[in-house]
Amino acid sequence: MNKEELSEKLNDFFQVIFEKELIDEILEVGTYKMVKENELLIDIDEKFDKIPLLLTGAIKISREDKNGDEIVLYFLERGDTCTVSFGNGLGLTKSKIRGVAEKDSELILLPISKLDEWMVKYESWRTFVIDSYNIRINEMFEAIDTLAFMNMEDRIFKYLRDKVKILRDPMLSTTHQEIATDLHTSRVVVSRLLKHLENEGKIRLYRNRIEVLDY
DNA sequence: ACATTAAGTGATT
DNA sequence: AATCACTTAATGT
Repeated sequence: MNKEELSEKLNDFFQVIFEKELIDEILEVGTYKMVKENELLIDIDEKFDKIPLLLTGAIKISREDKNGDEIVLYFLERGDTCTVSFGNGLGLTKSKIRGVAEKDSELILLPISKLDEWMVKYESWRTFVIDSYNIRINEMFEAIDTLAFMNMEDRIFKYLRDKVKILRDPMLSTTHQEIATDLHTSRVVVSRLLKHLENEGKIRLYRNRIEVLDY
């Protein structure tokens, strides 16, 4: 991808936020990266010394315990960044989350050293970082609430609606098993509750596909 | 036609 | 809500 295309993409999603000088700097020091659906971007305990800016696509963020049991926390969308990677000035601590591309995605990787530099230099960058933190922490609260207070059927339905919103398509390509893994439950439970949601007219079930009608 | 994988279901805890 | 045990349906070779 050449500079012009990259510049165009950056402007598409960050123009309103970043001033021209900052965009120029991003173009200068950033590297473009394309990831395919289901590609692992960052795994738990890996070091990530770059700041990712998501241009297009979506990234699924999950946690895992020592037994390998996994649970999805939230999704990153275009224009988002991973605030977890801001955590430490030098990017030396290990990642506590896993990021997998939910669909083909494009991102720009920035050297973490620029974080401090731009914080003093650009008002828009400061705002962007603080906003990102806010958005992320609110997503986290939402994830906690969902886990703590919602029953499995509501969690499944919320999960489906979130996916529709993020992928911008009410026809989801997924299996009951994948949902079970993401929500950390069993496939049998997912199948039952999905059937119930279908009977309520909220979704329609097919093999390897789920159509969300009420979103 | 057969094997494999996804999905549906009753019964039990 | 989880698990078992089994059935049925769809898809690949």
